[in-house]
Amino acid sequence: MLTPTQLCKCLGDDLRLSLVCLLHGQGEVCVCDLVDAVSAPQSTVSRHLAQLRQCQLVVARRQGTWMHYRINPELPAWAQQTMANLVSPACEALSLNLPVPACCEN
Amino acid sequence: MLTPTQLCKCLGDDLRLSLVCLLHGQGEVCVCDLVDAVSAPQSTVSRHLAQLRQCQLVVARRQGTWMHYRINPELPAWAQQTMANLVSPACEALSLNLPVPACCEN
DNA sequence: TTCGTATATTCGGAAATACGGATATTAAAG
DNA sequence: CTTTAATATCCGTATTTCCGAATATACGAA
Repeated sequence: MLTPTQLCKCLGDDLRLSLVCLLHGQGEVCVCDLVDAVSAPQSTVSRHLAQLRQCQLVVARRQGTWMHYRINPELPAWAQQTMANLVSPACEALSLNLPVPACCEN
Repeated sequence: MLTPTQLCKCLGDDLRLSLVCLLHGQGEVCVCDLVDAVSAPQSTVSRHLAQLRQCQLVVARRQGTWMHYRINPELPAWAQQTMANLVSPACEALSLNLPVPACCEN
């Protein structure tokens, strides 16, 4: 089960926090769009997504070769509130420009 | 200035999160009481407190040889809310028993 | 000044984490 | 079956973080 320490550890990295912000802003995003949005190597993004998934912060849905990620809607309330609190200051601090242009509209 | 990533990094450690919870529960606590409460070596506690201080999460007040720490009351709202959200699940997850018995009543 | 208490800092090593190119896997299309 | 596109995993390396004993500092008392 997710602990507060684990949540903070997950969010305590610029790239992972960026991914969470992007997913929080748009319901569901596929990996290629996330790779574009954060302009980091694909393997790096995928590795961080795996970490977020392992902590249950995000869930994935496969559609053909695409994987669509979204924030896990079944997180405990304290975790959801924590993430909601952080998103807007984080978007500013990380200078993320939402929304991400979607490559795959399926 | 404090960024969301830095805040999360600070809170993403069992010992630091414990210290923050203890300080959040009682206005002001001296180092020796914190050392007792978390039962960790003094140098370790002091090092983590220095880190929290460097991120401005806590402030210190010297009284003779004692140092009294408290949560920085001037934190941005998003940071205060984040910490407030996490305190109660963190106390449970870390099994902290508040309040801490105070050794120095000055 | 000297001593004792409370706290901070230093230091070397251990452990955890991050990185990204290369490779593997999965699935759709031909 | 082969190819291609999207994504995941592997692996060696680099960086960061953590630890606690030892040492240093700050302060009050004698």
